[in-house]
Amino acid sequence: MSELYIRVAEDENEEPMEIPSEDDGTVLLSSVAAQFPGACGLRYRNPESQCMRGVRLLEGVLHAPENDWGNLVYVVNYPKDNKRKMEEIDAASAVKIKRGFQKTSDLIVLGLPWKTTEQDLKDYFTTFGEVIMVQVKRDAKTGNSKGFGFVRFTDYETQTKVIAQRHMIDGRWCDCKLPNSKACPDEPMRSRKIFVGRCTEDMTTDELRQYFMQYGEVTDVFIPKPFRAFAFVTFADDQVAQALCGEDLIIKGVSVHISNAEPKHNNSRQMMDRGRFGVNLVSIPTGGTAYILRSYYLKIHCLLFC
DNA sequence: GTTGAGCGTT
Repeated sequence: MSELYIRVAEDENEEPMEIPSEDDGTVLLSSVAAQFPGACGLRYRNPESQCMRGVRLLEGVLHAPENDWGNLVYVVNYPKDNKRKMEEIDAASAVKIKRGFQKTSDLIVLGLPWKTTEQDLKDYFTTFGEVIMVQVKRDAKTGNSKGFGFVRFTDYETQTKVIAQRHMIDGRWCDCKLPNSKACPDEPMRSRKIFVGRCTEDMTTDELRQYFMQYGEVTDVFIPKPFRAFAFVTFADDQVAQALCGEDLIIKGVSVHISNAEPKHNNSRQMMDRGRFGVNLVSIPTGGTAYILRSYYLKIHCLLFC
């Protein structure tokens, strides 16, 4: 195998993009998906029959037809008829790519007055830049504010500016910091499975699969029943899983936190801790509802439902 | 109905 790159396009008569092949001459689906988010395979026009042919895909690895990619232009396959949806995903991944250089994360807002609402927070922080979401953490029973919340900005510069100063919100000085949960150092786990924390009950396995597909081939989605506010997503490629660790992703308007999935054993104490939350999770009232900018929400909504 | 450093139902 001498090819270093193969030519891939979204359509036969569109300008192709060069995608790198591996040392053994195969091409990773994740390499294709990196340029064409949501891609699930490749096809090409067989010069002899003039018919479209599929490229063999095994475990996320694309194999050259007859061991030679040749000089053909390969066309991206998308799941079902999701092309429209992929355009939306493109918009979403553009956000991610942008964040790739200087990624923003949720900031914890400490010292909020009890009376401060999510609308108040949004109004205040919008004066610094575009706000993706705000939350005020409340007691589940009483609905009282716990005096802290979270905010997420579109631009990293905004985040930097907000962290750098104190904030007078509704008559109290508040601080914005990177939350402790951000700590996700280089673990030697190399797991293909990620832990998705802070899930809401309305997230289905299909929706999670749809969402995470944009990052790479998803091999499994597991949501514990009864509802426990987290899920596991397994990728074909451990690099995809590892790359997502530490991220805060917004799914259906909710900020979920991605971390390494811990091995099944060794968590009996965690199970005990969780026990008290086992029931009464059926209805989550207004507390914890994220306020989402309309435009952003529509994009995400469309991404998941259209 | 109270409170004032913290960390988001692993």
